[in-house]
Amino acid sequence: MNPVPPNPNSSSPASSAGGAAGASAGSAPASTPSAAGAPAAVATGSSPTFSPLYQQIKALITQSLQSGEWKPGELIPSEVELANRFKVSQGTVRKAIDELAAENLVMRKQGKGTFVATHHEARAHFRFLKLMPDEGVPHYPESKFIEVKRMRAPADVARLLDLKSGDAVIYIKRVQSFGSVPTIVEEMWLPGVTFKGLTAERLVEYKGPMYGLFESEFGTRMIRATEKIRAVCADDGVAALLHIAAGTPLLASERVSFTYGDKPVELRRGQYLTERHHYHNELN
Amino acid sequence: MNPVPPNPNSSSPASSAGGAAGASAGSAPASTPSAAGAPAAVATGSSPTFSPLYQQIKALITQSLQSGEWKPGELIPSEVELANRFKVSQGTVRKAIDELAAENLVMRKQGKGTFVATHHEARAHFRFLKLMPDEGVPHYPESKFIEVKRMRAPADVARLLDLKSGDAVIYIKRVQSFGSVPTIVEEMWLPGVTFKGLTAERLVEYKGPMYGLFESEFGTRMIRATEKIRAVCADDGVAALLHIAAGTPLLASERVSFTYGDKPVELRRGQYLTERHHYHNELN
DNA sequence: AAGTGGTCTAGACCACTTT
DNA sequence: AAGTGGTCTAGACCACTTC
Repeated sequence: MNPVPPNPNSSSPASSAGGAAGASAGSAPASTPSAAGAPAAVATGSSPTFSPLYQQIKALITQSLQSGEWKPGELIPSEVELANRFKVSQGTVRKAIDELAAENLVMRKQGKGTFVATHHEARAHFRFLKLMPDEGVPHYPESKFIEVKRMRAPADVARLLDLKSGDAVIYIKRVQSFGSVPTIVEEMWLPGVTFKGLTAERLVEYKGPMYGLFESEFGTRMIRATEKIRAVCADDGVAALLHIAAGTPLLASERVSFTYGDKPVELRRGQYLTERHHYHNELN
Repeated sequence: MNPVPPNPNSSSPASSAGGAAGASAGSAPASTPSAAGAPAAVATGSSPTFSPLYQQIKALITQSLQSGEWKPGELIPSEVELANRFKVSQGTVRKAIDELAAENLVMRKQGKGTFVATHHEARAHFRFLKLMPDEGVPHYPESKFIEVKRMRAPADVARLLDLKSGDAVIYIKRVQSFGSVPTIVEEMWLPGVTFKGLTAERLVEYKGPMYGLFESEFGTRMIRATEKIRAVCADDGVAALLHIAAGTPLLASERVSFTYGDKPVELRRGQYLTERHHYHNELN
């Protein structure tokens, strides 16, 4: 039969190009491909670009994550249920979810289910914070906000955030301290459209990582980021904020964070005092 | 690992603790677990620590890689052949190899087979070199060796390389340049035992990344590394080598590289001039 | 006991490469 | 045509969590 009319939500991946078909000697001999070619099609425009079934399922699940059908921290439907919904085998759903778990979009817990990833979690706190104390266990720093304002995006900021020069952005400047030792000076630029309503008050009263606030209050989850790091000398302004001498070497980082669909939603420029801390990285 | 008598070369994982057993109505009803309790035991000491079959297979394959049974760049046996050898299904071998591929120990090529990963490859050249030009395409730098000598490991070096203070190490100092612009000053310490016979001549005459030489000439492949990064000021010595003013901010990296079995085999301390380059990182 | 993810098997077919 | 990895299915059982 291969029925499953292409209803929105739980749409039908339809017949794929690859494998599948009938098992050894099971029941119905599997209704041959039939007409209605183009399975979902997408992407590059020209060549139809078929993709494996599990990739299509992965895309469908990602859409549900992005649309907020399942919210951060919540349980998503079980593999069996998703398999029924999409009319594919559990193994195919499993492979799709495996990749989503590898990308930290969801988290599997044996016996419980699969959960939408969230920044409200000890595990997630250090995913984007790579500054570690030389000795002792990592702690999350305290924030002190220096400035929060609306402004128009300068050319360089606009380019990195995929905006037009002059578009509205929110500008935030803060100092972060580890145990009363000021260590980080950070400036951030956020698209005004995405973070409408973000005020200094909201920021100050919020406890924990900023990404948690973005996720809960603005429905925007950071999925991945790219970072460029260099060494610089502290200028007078930064030196004053960190209580150090001007000219002290600092580690400067420029980070662009992305949500679903590789959409950039944050530019962050930080300067780190690396006298009692270091940037930790794993090369694999 | 459970049963698997530790005989080198193709052993039989025999019955595992987990799943498996007979299919629907196949042949033999699968010889039940039988006696023979304590399965080899390992690790944490107390609890026997069973591991899934595919993890055992993965360990066996890793042993063959480590022992040099299959050398870097070579083809390893096909999934079907490994499945026969280990008396497991192809799917189980596949899952084992999937993980090895994710860890960059092997590389899969559809239609051709699975190859042992090697540093002699364009792809691999930039896996550990994260310093990118601000503009233009990445290039591999030229090396100029400043010093190569044998010495006894100082306490800090010994600790990081898992050696005893005073053990023999090889010390290398070099400057690397991008298009005649000196950019990197590096010092390296290598265990003397592992790299016996490494001379300045070998280093100078060798073209390409040093890891390629370590792999080919000393049978030691770098598998992963950890890095600590901070900002420092150039001292007189480094400033002279890089043709910059003393006090120029530099990015300082301390990297420890590991081979199979998480054995540390290289300590590298580098200082990078980040005026036309930056350290690039992806956060996932 | 029921539900969920985790492991394992056996078999089919596809896409790609080589002979 | 044969061989290899890549995809897909269907069904079994295990480990863990919850009721």
